[in-house]
Amino acid sequence: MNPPTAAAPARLISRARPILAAEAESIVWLRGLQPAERERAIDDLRVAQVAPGELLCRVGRPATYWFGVLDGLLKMSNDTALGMPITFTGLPPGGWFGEGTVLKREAYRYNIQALRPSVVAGLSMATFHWLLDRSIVFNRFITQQLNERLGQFIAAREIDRMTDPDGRVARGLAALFHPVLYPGVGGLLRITQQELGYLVGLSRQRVNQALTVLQQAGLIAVEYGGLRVLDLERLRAYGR
DNA sequence: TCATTAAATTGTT
DNA sequence: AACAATTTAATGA
Repeated sequence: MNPPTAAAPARLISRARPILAAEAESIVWLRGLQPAERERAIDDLRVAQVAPGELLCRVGRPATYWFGVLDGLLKMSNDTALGMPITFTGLPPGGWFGEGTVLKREAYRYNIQALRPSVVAGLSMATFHWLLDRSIVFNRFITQQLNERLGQFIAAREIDRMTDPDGRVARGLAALFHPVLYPGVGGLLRITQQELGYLVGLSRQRVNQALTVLQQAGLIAVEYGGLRVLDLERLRAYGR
């Protein structure tokens, strides 16, 4: 339906608008900042709507923004023309990414594209570094972010090695429900079985089958257009 | 608010 | 890949 192959060039800046107060409330790292810092950050944040299949970051492009998902679902992958395409992770609401690249003022090392209509916020590199230079709270957040993501990537390697489709779905889901990296998800993750298939690299049918198994095991509850996790610990350890 | 219709998503083969 | 069944979203009375 929205094959992640079709991609138009992203023009985030031109379509971007200021952030709404209600949207800013949902951003966790804004909460700990000093009033002056928060004001500057909110003033700097740009928000844009992203269409399915649209590329937000391209491998090799110079980093300009630190991005966060306000709503929708993005995919972080490494599908260059050469080499095998690898999906690193999905990015549900509450997820922020690109800090590594912005930190080092480098080019993006992966593609970010929308799996469905999404709302994305961007903080300019200048303001990112400004916060980094003066806010300890912000530094703590970034450190934790980097640390948790490192753990995710290590887990992702295991998932890629795993042959059991049920296990791949289970672990992939557990990653999306990461409470620190994706606080916006909460109890219910809005994701279709088709989208989940794109993320874990399985057909929709097989995903459906796996979800049924996981539901019968009491690990998740499948709903129309999404699902909730009942036992994150067992989901994370599935197939071990 | 309710009924109708279209679109999206799911369950199954 | 295709199909039927189900759920949601949109529309207008």
